[in-house]
Amino acid sequence: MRLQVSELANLCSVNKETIRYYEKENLIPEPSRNQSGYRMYEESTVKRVKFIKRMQELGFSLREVHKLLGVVDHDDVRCKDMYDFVSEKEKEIEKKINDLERMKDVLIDLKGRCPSTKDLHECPIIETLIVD
Amino acid sequence: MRLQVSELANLCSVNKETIRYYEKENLIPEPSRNQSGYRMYEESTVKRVKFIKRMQELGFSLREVHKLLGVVDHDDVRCKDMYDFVSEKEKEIEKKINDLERMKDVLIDLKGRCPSTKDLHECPIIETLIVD
DNA sequence: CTTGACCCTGTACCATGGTACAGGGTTTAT
DNA sequence: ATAAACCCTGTACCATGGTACAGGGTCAAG
Repeated sequence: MRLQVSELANLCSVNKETIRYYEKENLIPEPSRNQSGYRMYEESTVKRVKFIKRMQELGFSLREVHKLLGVVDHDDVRCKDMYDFVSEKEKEIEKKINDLERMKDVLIDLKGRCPSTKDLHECPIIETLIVD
Repeated sequence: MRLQVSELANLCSVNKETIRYYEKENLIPEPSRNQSGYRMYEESTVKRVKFIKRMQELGFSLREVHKLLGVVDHDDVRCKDMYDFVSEKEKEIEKKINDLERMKDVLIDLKGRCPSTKDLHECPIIETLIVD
């Protein structure tokens, strides 16, 4: 069972222009077309689009996601220097997890101080993330 | 000891236009001026700008950082609904940390498969993040 | 007393990641 | 056989978060 562009877009919670945009940017493969020239997608594209969206939310740019998808697509060009690329990203993620943990603790602290304006204002937000 | 705009920018690794931009967007308070009308910043602004940059890298928009800074600025308007705002953000961060952990594991797996093209191509990237 | 390195305001421009038509064809339901 | 609901391509436009002048003032060093 193949999907038309609107069906795909709905399943991925993006709109159809975004699907076309991803195609133009080579983030998803060119789909086959039916007799009328309509794009017909494989079901696997749903997961691929969701993956792209989530990676973006995690802080990867579309260019970076494209690079990483080189592995999925068995593309030797994009797989070149993959080790270095991945090592770099891994380090960034590590640091990010660390800071997000700290930020989470601040937010929990902050919540505990609400709604008392007085307590709230004493919450050390900046200091938790930035040290001298 | 007060800082001129370029000094502040250098200490924060941003450029001076960004500082002016943040001022326009009310992310940093209007600095005092010297006799020539030059902006003179308190040293505490360094940490504030660094905080803004890092929060952005962690996935917060400047509007969200602005809201959060309401606590630091003792601003009752921005502190309204702070509990709900923070609860929402906390949930997002939680999910993000989770997915980043998973992504980190994928990247480590991926690294271990390099440079063998054959092994590399078998790495399940999308599946680790997106389930049916 | 001028050259270089600062600063000012204002406005234009840029990249990223979309979003929204316009102008036209197809397909299904009535 | 015609309206509604799809699809197509192409191009314009949008928000966010800056970045880069232009045109002009200030100040310290030689």
